[in-house]
Amino acid sequence: MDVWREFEHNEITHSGAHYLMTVQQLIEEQGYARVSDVAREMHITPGSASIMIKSLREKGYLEEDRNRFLLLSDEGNRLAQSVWSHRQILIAFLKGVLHIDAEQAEIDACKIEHLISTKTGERLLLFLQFLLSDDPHGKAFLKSYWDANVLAICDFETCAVCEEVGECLVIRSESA
Amino acid sequence: MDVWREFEHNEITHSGAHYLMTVQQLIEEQGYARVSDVAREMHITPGSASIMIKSLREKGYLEEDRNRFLLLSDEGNRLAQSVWSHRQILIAFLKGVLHIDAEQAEIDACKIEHLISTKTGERLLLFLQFLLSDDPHGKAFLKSYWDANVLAICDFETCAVCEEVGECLVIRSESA
DNA sequence: AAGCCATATTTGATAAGCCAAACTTTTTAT
DNA sequence: ATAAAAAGTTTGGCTTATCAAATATGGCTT
Repeated sequence: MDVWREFEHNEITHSGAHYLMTVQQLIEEQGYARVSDVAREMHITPGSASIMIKSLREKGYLEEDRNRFLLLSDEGNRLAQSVWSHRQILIAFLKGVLHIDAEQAEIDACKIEHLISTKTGERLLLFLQFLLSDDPHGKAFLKSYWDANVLAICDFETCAVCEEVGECLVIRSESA
Repeated sequence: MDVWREFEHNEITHSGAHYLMTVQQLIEEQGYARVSDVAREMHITPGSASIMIKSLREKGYLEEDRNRFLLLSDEGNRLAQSVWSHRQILIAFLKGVLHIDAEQAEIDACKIEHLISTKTGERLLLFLQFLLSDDPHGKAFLKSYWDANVLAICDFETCAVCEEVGECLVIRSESA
């Protein structure tokens, strides 16, 4: 009951998810992440970052080594990966199927990436994979759907969005 | 830039959206809505309801008549309608296409209904309508997609979910 | 060793949205 | 007309997440 209050029981907040993803991304890109790196990257003050990172540490999502370099715990890594994964899948669906423009697709995806359930993320991935698979029903359906609704018609051999979506899905299913 | 902070500029909060929808629903069902009716319906204290409703009034989403009965403004009605509409479309997609179970579909939909853009809502509706239209590509695609992923196969003539989704979409497009 | 600079933390403020409990106003019933 | 019940508001407290500004801490340079 009271479905509308389920949002209070989310695994992670919007803000928290972005801290974890930023730490993960910084470590990947430059090999390390400190409080101030995260603050700079996210455009928040070091004070805010310090407080939020302390709270994430207390929740077990990350640690600091003796030199104050941040490290995601297994749980932190899993969460960051899951949210990032959901974002990519959502963007692929919004852009590649619904033909939402890139900017809006990113905004919508970013708002809901941490809110959809694991099941929904999984199923959406399967759905997109099938749509772009060799099975002819997917492409036939998309073509007639776009045609019926006067959305841009994609030539699957040359369309940049389709290619991008396809690549994204390949990456996703490898790390999923 | 800073897509991750776009959530601060949402038209309405999760909480606000549910207050407006509750007022709309109460007026529809019992002809009127007072502060205490809303509180009872949403399972929050009258004090909380009083404060939130004052704030919604200050934002122009609703008014009170001389007898303290609540009335949605045009803007309030539009917003409540839009969020409700998004919820129905999302549930239809999650249940009817991805085969997410009813309970999870409602939770997911409730969390994101107020966050997706108008464009995304519109396009998702078009997508579902086409999928369930007379065009044979939609059903052929769904059938082979479900088959490929060992999801329950629907017989479109007798499947309750499909019927439910179909009915919902008819209602949606009439009031959209 | 002294001082400077980068980095990190703490403090006090704000905003949303909830609660409990106290208080006020209005309605209803005797 | 008065008392009781219902409805509504106010107050003080809590949490999350931000900010600005003040305050540590730690390392490098001269």
